[in-house]
Amino acid sequence: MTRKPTKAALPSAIRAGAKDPARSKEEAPASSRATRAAERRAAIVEAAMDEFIARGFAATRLDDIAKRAGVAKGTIYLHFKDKESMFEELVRIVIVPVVARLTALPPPAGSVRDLIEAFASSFLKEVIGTRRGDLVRLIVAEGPRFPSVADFYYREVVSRGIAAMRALIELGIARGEIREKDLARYPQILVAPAMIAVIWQSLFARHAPLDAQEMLRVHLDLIFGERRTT
Amino acid sequence: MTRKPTKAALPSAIRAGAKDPARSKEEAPASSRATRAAERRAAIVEAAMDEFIARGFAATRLDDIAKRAGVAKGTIYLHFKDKESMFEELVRIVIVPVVARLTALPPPAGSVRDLIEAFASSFLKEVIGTRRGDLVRLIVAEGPRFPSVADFYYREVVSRGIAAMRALIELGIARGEIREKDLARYPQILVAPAMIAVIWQSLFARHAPLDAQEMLRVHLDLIFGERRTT
DNA sequence: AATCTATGACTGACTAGTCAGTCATAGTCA
DNA sequence: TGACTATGACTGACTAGTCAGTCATAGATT
Repeated sequence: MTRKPTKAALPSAIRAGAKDPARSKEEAPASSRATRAAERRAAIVEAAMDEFIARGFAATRLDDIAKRAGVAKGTIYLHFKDKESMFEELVRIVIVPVVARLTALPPPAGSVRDLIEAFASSFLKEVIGTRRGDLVRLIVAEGPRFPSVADFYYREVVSRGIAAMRALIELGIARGEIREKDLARYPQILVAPAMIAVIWQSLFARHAPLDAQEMLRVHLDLIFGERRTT
Repeated sequence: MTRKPTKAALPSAIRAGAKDPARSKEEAPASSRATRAAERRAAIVEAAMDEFIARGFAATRLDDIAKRAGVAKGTIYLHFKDKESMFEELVRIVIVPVVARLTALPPPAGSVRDLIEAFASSFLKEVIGTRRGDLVRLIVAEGPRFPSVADFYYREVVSRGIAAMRALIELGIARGEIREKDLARYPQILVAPAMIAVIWQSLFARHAPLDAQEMLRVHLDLIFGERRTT
C-alpha cells in the first residue's frame, strides 16, 4: 500500500544499468521486443521444468526459477497467472510437441513387429532416461493433486497411446504375428515395461542400471515369439 | 533449516539413560503408559500416512497430521525427530510388515504358474487400489528427493522382489512351463503390468477403470501360454 | 512429591504474489 | 536524419501469510 520509493530505487537502477549490457552480449542476435519476450518465456519454461522435476511442485521456489531463468520474479507473472497455472501450462507446453511428433507415425510398411520396434526405439531415445522421462514421473507424482493435469495427460497421451497400441496389436493378430488374442484388450501390457523403465531410471539406476533396450527386446520376443533373423 | 538450540538434546539424553532399565522393569504392567504411547504413535503414523499420500511431503502440514491423529503438535516431536525423518520412518514402518508377509511364501507346491498366480492374487488384494498402492506412488513421487527412502525401498522391496521373481522364472524355465529363457534376465517384465495397475488406479481410474485382475491373467497367459483347464 | 508426558500458543524463517518505478525500443514528427 | 514521446517489458523491495519446530505450563502416573 504505502510505498517508499525513495532510496530503494537507486541501487536497483544502478544494477539494472550494469546488468543489461552483459546480458545483451550473450544473446548474439539483435532482437525485437516480441522476440525477446518469447525468449524469456522459453527460458522460464525451461527453468521451471528443471526445478519442478528436481523438487516437485510444492517445494519449488519461484525465486529459484527466476534466478535460473535469468529473470526477475515479477517477470514470471507477466507470462503466467500463478504458480499453479504455470505448472499446468508447463506440462501442456512440453507434452504437446512430443505427442505431435509421435502421432506422425511411420508409414505402415513392414511387419507389425517392425513398427512396434521403431516405436520402442524412438521412445527409448526420446523419453527413457531423459528429462521427458522425468516429466512423466512428475505427472505420476503430482497427478492426484492436479486433476486437470492428470486429465490432460490421459486425454492427450494415454488414451491416444493406448488406442494406437491397440490398433497395432489387432493388426498383428490379424496377420498372425501375435498369438495372444486378449492382448488387444489390455494394450497396457505392451507398454508396461517401457513405463517401468522410465521410473526405474529415475529411482534405481544408481543401484542397478537397467538395459532398457534389451529388456524391451525380450518383452517383444515374448509377445511375437523368438526374434526372426532379419 | 533445522536449528540445534541446545536444550533439545537434554530430554533425549535423559531418555537414553533411562531406556534400558525401564524396559526390563515395566514389561509386566502393559496397559497404561507404554500402551497409550504406542497407541498415540500408531495414530500419528496412520494420520501422517493419509496426509502424505493426499498431499505429498512438502505440502503436508504437521498441524493437519496432529489434528487428524487427535494429538497436539508437540506430541509428534516426542515420537519423531522432525518432519523429514518422520517421513522416512513412516515408509519403513508401513513397508516392513508387508515385506515380511510376502516373504513368507507359500510352500513350493503346485506349478510355477500357480505360485505366481497366488502371488499376483495377494498383490491385487493387498496393494492395488489400496492405500498401500498409494504409498508406492508416493515413493515414486518423493524418491528422488529422499534418496534414503529410495535406497531403503530398493533394498527391502525391489531387489528382493526381483530376486524372488527371478527364482520363480528360472524354476518355470527348468520345468518347461516358460518358453522365453531371457525372461529370467528381466523379471521386471513379469512385474511391470502390476505396477502399471497400481499407478493407473491412482491416476486414471476415473477416466477408464482397469480390471487389474483380468489384465494380470492375460499377461500370465502371454508368459505361460494359454490357460490350462484346471 | 517427583517424574514423565502432553499441550498449544508462540517464534522466526521462508515465500507467493504485488506494484511503483525504470529503461530500451517503437513510433511520430520536423 | 535527429529529437522527442509513448509503450510496456522488466525489475526487485515489499507485504501478508504460512508453517516447522520450541518451550513454558498443565496434567497424569508412580
